[in-house]
Amino acid sequence: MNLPPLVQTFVLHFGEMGSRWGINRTVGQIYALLYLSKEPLNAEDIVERLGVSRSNVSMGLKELQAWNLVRLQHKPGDRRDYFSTPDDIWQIVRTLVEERKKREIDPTMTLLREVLMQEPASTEERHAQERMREMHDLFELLTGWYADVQRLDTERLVQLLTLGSKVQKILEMKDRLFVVPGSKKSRRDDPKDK
Amino acid sequence: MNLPPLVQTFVLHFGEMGSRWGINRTVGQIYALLYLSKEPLNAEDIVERLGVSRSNVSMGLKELQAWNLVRLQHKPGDRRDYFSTPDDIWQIVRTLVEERKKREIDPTMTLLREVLMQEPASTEERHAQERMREMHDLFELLTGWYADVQRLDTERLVQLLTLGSKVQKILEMKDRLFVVPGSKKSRRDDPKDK
DNA sequence: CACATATTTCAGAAAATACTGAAACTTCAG
DNA sequence: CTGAAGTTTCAGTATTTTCTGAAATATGTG
Repeated sequence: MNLPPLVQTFVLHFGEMGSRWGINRTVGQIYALLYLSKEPLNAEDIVERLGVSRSNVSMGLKELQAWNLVRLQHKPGDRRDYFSTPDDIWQIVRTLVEERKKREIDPTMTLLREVLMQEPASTEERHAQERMREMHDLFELLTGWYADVQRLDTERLVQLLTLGSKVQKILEMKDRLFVVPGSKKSRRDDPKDK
Repeated sequence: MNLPPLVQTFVLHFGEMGSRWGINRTVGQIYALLYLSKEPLNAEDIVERLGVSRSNVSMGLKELQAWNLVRLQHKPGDRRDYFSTPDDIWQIVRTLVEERKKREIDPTMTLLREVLMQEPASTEERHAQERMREMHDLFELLTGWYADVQRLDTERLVQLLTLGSKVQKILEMKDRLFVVPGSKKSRRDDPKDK
C-alpha cells in the first residue's frame, strides 16, 4: 500500500469498517480512497495505491457502481475509465440511504405484507402476525418520514437537523396558538409505553 | 427447522438479511424467533425450532446480549436461562441505533479527530483532510440530531416523524410571525449546494 | 459433597467469501 | 483487419467466518 500516512489511516479504517457493513475490505478501501482523492482515479491508480490485484479492483468498482456510489467519467484523449465520488457529501448520504432502503427495507416490507395477508392458523401465529404488523408499521413510518425530508434541499435539511427536538417546542407553541379540535386517535394505542 | 410456516418465512428472511448487516445467519434467526415469540425461550427451545447446534445458539445468544438486544430472565423453579426481546418495538429501535453508533460511528469519529489534528504534508493530504472534516461535521450533525430526538418520549417522536417535512411549513410560519433579528450564522457555510 | 442439569468454550470441520492470475473480451486507432 | 490498450470474467486458491461435537465449567439440589 502506497499512500500518504494520513490517507492510509483512513483507508485502512474504512476497509475494516466495511466488514461490519456487509461490504468487503477492498470495496471499502477503494471507496475511501476515491472519497479522499481530489482527482478521479483509474483502476490502475487504485491497484498501485492499495496494492491489490487488478481484477479485485475491477470487481470492487463494479460493486460500487451497482450501489451508485461512484461516478464513471473520462478524460479527453484517454480511454481509461476514471472514477470519483460526488463532491457533495449530502449527495452521498442520500444515495446510501436510498440504496440501503432498496436492498434491505423494500424486500422486507414485501415479505411482511405477504405474510400479513395470510390467515393465522394458531394463537402462536396470531401473535407472530401482530409483531410483524408492528414492524411493518414502524418501517412505514420511518420510510415515510425519510421520503418526506429527503425532498428538502440540503440547506433546509441541515436546518431541520440542527434544530433537532427543539422543533417540539415550536409544535407545542403552535398547538397552543391554534387549538386543534379532537385530533383523531385512529391507531389503537399500545398501553405499555415504559 | 420446526416452525409454523408464517414464522418460518420471517425467520428465514431475517437470517438472510443478517448477512447484509454483518451479523451471521444464526444470530439473525435467533433474534427473529425471539421477536415473534410470545413467551421467552430457552436455549434448548431455540435449538429445536431452528435445528442448529446447541453451541451455535449459545454463541448467538451471547452476541445478542453483547448488543443488548435480548433480555435474560428466569422462571420460578427453573434454572434455565430464558430470553426475550422488549415488547416495545421503539425500545428495540433505540437500542439498535445506540449500539450501531457505538460500534461504527464513535470509532470513526475518534479516528477522524485524530487525523484532523495532524499537519498535512502535501496538497494531497490537505485535500484529504478537508474531505475528512466534511465527514466529521456530517456525523456530528447527525449524531447531534439523534441525541436530541432520542430523548423525546415515543409519542412525541412518532408525532415528529409523522409530521416529516411539514415541520418546515411551521418553521416558515414561525419565522414570519416572529422575525428573528440577525439570526447568527455561526457555522461556516459550504458554498457548493448543487 | 456428589450428582444432575445447564451453559460455555474451543479445536477442528465445513461453508462461504474474497482474492488472484490468466485468459477472454471489448474498443478503438491506424 | 490488426494490434495495442483497457476491462471483465472466471476457475482455482487463500482466507475468513460459521458451525459443530466434545470437553470443560458452572450452578444449583438433595
